[in-house]
Amino acid sequence: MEASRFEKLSDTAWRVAPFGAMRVPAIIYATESLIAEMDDKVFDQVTNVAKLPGIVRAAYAMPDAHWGYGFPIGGVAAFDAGEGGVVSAGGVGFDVSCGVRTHLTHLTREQILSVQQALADALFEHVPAGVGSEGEIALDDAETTAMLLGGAQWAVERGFGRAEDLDRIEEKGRATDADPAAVSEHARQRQRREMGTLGSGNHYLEVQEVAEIFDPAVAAGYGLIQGECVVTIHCGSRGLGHQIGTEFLREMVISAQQYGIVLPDRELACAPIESELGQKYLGAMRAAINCALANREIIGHLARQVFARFFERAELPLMFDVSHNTCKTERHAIDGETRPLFIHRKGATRAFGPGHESLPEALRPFGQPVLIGGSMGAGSYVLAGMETSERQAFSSACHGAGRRMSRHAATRAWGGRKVVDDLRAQGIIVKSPSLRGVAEEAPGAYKDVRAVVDSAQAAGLAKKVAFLKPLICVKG
DNA sequence: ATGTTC
Repeated sequence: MEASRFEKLSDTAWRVAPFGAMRVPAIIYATESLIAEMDDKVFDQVTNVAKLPGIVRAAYAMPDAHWGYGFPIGGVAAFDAGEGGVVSAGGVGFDVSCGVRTHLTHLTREQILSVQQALADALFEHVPAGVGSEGEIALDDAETTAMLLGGAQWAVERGFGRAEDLDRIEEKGRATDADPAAVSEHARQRQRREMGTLGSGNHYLEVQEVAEIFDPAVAAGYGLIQGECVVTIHCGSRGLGHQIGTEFLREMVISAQQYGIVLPDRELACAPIESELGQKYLGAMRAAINCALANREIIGHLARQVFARFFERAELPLMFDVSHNTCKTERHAIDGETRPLFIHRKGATRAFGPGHESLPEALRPFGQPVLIGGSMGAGSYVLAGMETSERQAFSSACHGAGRRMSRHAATRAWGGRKVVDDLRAQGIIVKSPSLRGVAEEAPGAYKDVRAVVDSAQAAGLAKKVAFLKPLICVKG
């Protein structure tokens, strides 16, 4: 789309003044060339979000923004419950609490390369991946409830992880105020055999080399050492989160009129935070957050089991685990007054700056790790939250490279086999149950991740710490 | 994202 549709605030910040039913401005943080590459739908979606009741300050789009369901992916919006603010199922997304975690290995690139193929095969064999993938863990109804309440803490109690991991997960591995009773029987059933599975789409488990350091002090604080390798896991709440999203979206469409909400787009279905439906959704969504946190904890455990076969002394401590599809209650300053707000981040990462009280002590001086999942070929980045992000976008940053091409277009442009072969020629081993899935995820289907993170840094959302180059990718 | 079109 044309950047001229926006008022330029800086090279990486653009604004749309309220027009029509917009209650607040829309702001996009990206360079002119990234904006030029985006679909016009991003403009429509971010300005539609600005029309929702109770929205505060502005509707935001991150530099990786692209067309999503209702809200853009790469969207941030905050709502005030006391001013009729809403919660939107489409504003969280179907894959509730999809997120990324990175484990350190303190193994060198050479050590990984010495077993690269066998390690890739073993990870692929041990970590279930793909549509409908099922694991060894089967939950009965009581255990499902315990999991929905306990999140990663539940996983650790059941032996699928370590107690010291919890400090390195948002909210110490457990969302409070989850309401398992708000999760339907159908959603529970779908999750019965899906704990500890990657799923499909852009989800993956990668072994990555720390290939470049941008901020030595912060990298050292995070435990990232150039030439060593990390394990990064990207996945979410699987069938359970999807089912919750589907059911509440339907209910929110039906009830909108009753709550006096005029929807600028049916996909923006929402309910007042203070309504019965809004509270029920928040309870179910928090239960789905716990499902995703437990799921990633279990997958981390599975990765540790595989690494132990190859490297007896490898520990795989957790560096950080952060979700990028959530609605969270956080306190932020509005007009000089700190208020609790409901922050929707859809394909956007929380990015608290140095000193934030919610960060574990070991990370607090450096700011929150912001884990940016790039494509299989271009690699990923670790960023650090900056204090400036608080006033830019309620302490949020991008979450990935962002698609520049639809899945369908990608399958027309590339064959999965060729993508695997091309990556192999670059030293990257890809293992996937689906060649079509690999084609959809071809590196060329994504924006230039470097341009995205450079935009995020220039806009004051988060700063670059390290670049991670994949060596092994288990793709869902 | 998704028992990939309830």
